[in-house]
Amino acid sequence: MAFSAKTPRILINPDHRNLLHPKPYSSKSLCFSNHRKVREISSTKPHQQLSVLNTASFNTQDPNSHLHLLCLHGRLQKALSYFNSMQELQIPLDEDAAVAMCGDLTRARLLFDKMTRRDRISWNAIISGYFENEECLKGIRLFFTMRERGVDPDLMTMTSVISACESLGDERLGREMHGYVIVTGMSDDVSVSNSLIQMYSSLGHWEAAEKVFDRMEWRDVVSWTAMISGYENNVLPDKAVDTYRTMEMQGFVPDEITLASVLSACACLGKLDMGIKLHELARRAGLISYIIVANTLIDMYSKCKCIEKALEVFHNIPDKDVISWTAIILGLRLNNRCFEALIFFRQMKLSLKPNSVTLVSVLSACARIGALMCGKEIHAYALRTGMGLEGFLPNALLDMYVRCGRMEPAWNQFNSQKKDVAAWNILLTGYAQRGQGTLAVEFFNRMLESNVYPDEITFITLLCACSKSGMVTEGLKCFHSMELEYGITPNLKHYACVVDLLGRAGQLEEAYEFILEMPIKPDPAIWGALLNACRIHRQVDLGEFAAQHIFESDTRSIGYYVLLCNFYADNGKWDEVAKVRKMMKDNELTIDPGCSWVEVKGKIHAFLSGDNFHPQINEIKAALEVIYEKMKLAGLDSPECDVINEVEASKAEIFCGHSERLGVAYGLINTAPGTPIWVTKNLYMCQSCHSTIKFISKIVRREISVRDTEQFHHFKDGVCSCGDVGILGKG
DNA sequence: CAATCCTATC
Repeated sequence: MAFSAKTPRILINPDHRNLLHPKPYSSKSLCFSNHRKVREISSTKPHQQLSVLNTASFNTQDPNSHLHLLCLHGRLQKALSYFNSMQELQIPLDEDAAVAMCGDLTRARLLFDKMTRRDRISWNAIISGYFENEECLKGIRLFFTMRERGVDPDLMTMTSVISACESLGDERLGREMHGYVIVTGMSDDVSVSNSLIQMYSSLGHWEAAEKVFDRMEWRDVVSWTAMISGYENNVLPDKAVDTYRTMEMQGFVPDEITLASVLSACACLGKLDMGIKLHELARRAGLISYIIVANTLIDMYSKCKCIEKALEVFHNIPDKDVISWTAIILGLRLNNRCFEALIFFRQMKLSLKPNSVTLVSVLSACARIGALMCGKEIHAYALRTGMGLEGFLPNALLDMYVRCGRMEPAWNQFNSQKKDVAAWNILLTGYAQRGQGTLAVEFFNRMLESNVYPDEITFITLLCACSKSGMVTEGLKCFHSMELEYGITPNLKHYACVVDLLGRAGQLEEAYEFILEMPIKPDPAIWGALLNACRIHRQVDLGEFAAQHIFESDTRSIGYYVLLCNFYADNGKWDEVAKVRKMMKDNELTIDPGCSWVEVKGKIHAFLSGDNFHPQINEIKAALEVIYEKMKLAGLDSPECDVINEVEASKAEIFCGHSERLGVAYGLINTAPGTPIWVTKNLYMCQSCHSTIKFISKIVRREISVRDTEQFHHFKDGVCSCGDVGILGKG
């Protein structure tokens, strides 16, 4: 071992402090750092260790590490007698050995109680033993007993006690301990201050943490890291990044935990350039082999929309853990690759057990593509493993049922779980998705009657529901009441909803004036909503004006190009369409192809638009051509649509290429007559598909449901539940 | 180190 057992002195060379004290991270990280120690100790080959253990009479050279080894190998009986010999010889127990002994807390306590001479180290050992085993309260009690017995705590005691206050969430005790270390002069110690920073910031008092940090005479990497992660956990990513920069400037070299924290902050802020630099640094310093670093890199790249880089990092991890898998699943979902997310989940299950966070992430992917069977399977799995009520899982299940259009199971789920704001919000989106504005408002009132206080998201959803139902007056009333009655200051998203509300209803002047009167600077999304309104109502000048504002500040988001393309196309300006397409090409942006999913016999089948690779593609196309002929006979022609994906192809080919049609046709071929068909699409359904599917529902007498990004379309007997309102103005 | 519900566009 790197150090011998001795009572820590108050004044120590700062470079050695971290060796003598546990790192002041949360209890989880404490375990982590101990694992590292264990790994160091067991780095000698196992058979060598065993032979050492077997021949050992008494290792006077390094009794503590020998004791540690015995504990590691589960030779408890031997360890105990060894420990007794150490006691007799008055050899103090060091930190590592103590930690090892504490693997069996009950026995350690028995030993402790039997001990004839208890020095400070034995007290520290048993107290930190309790902390390590998440019995903080017992540890704290013993700490007070220790003081009653007249044994003064040392630096080691105090760092662990302060960390325990953090785990207990006991701020009052934490402040008391802070006072105590100031009085005893221990607060000058780096590790003690570090644990204070950690304690305060994890309890949400980042200002108090900052005060401790600012007053430190000298700091180490751990201090900086504690402060950076403190900012990060208190949702102050800007401060985290700034602090990291200062740290770097002062010549400190980040460790794996520093990197993980600052990468998280980059992910939060979408700082891709900085993230790439940190990635490079991690590679050079060899820190990338820490899974914690690799995992945050996956998250950072996904959130910065560089999913390919995220996948690359993921595939290079030799021993992927639950978090690696969860992060990549979430990344795929975030980047609109939900189908792959489900495939990754299936792969993951072959080697690892998912936890509730993983399930939440997968459910969110299921919800997005309407993968009901997969979602149900996860529901069953959650119930089986007893995770059903953990964390966000209940709401994720609720969301999955709502977004898959299954309101009955959704209500069952809602009635059997904790009804927080998010749960109500999720059901509210159900109404918004169906364009049922009146019902949404009614539901909102029910929510108020149940004494659930609305939040920002409630109002976004409500405004959106009003907008989709053309309820301008109601929507505006709702917007004004949110601040006046509920004290929620509208943010950019709310303003965007109002622009959309006015714009869709054709009140373009009002929408524009509304933007001018906004108290905050409008972002591209606000202008985007206006541009969309101008597209619907063919207002070329105002639309171009809005577009100018958009591209002044955002040239990387694909959506705005698509919107502008469709805007010009709808107004017949084809040369402008070509210009926008060139801009996209120059910026190396590609659009997502249309994609639809259909579940047949519990298996999900995905179709890209113009898909020619499906094994049954010829059958599917033949079926569609028959339908096309029948439509022509009935005097219906499919109108032009989908400008952006338009290919040089015959009309019949275009007709057959749309992914939702492929999905519907596949469902028709492979299910028994009369079975309802459920299709999910990643984009909006075009008018042509809408009328085609109406026609199909009539001639084959089937219920067909298509959920696009905007809403549900339930087709029956040639009529759609959206009353054709949902696709108005779509070309 | 990873997490549900949120406008417009893909």
